[in-house]
Amino acid sequence: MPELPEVEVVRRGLATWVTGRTIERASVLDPRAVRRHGDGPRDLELSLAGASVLAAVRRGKFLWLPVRLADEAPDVAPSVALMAHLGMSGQLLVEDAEAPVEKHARVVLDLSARSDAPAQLRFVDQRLFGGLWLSPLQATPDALPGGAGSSEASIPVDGAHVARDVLDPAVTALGLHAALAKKQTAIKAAILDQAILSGVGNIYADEALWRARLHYLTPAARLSRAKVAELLGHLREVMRDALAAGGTSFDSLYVNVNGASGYFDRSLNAYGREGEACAHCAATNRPGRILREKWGGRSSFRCSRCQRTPRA
DNA sequence: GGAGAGACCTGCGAGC
DNA sequence: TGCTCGCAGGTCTCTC
Repeated sequence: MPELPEVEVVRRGLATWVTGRTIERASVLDPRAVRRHGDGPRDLELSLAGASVLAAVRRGKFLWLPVRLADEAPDVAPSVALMAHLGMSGQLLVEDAEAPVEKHARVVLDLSARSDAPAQLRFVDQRLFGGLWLSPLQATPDALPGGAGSSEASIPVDGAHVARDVLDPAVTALGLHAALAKKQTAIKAAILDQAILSGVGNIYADEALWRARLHYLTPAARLSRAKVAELLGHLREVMRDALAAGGTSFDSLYVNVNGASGYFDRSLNAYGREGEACAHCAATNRPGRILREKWGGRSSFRCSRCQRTPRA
């Protein structure tokens, strides 16, 4: 499932293979994949025809390509971005036009010719939780740092609600502690809230909480500043480890733009390890086991011993 | 306004 | 063999 590391891997692929090219034709194969584009699939196709891709930008799990539309002058700032969210099963694949079209291909963009690069960008999404749409760009003082993929001084309207992501150096333990102190909710719900901290999904939330030895139901507001700093450190650590491994893949649903899977799932200590001995306390006299519990409509994995249920 | 629940969506595996 | 049901989970919408 694409979380921050997986989306960043895709962004890097798009920066390499798509930035600087022109979208010669856009074909929406399934209107449900562009339902967030308020003016409909035909408008999206017409708008993208002749547009030039200027960059590939990411914030949290949101990805966007600032584009210069065909009728915009080359010396003015672009007015819109092509937004992309991979949802649970979305893929952005750069492929040859002759390659067989995937069963779940939803949108196909024909790109201007480049001798060293395939001719199409395809949005493939089995479960249709993701999508593509156009969103106006707006100038913002909250500009993205270079590490997030761009030094753009503007972000799309539809990306404005997304908080800075875990790897953004502007996110501090002090600021996160202040934000969590206002929340009357469990720590896992808080770190999954993209308006507080973006990029964290179910898998990496469980991993970071396991590393921090925190139960997912621990009240967010109860954490000390030091514990928040420790948790933030673990979140960043697990994200960077996953990024170095090319992301996490449990099946074929997550691949990079070239169709290759990551292999960080082999390094997970909590998520998907139900019944296994906890790596933290395996060497002790009373080793804990990884439990799987339903919470908030999701599966949560924790150690029975070092992630004890918080006192009421 | 904040928090939680439910809907959306499809492929797969388990159970009958 | 074929059918039904539950599960996976990010985001949005609705309700309390």
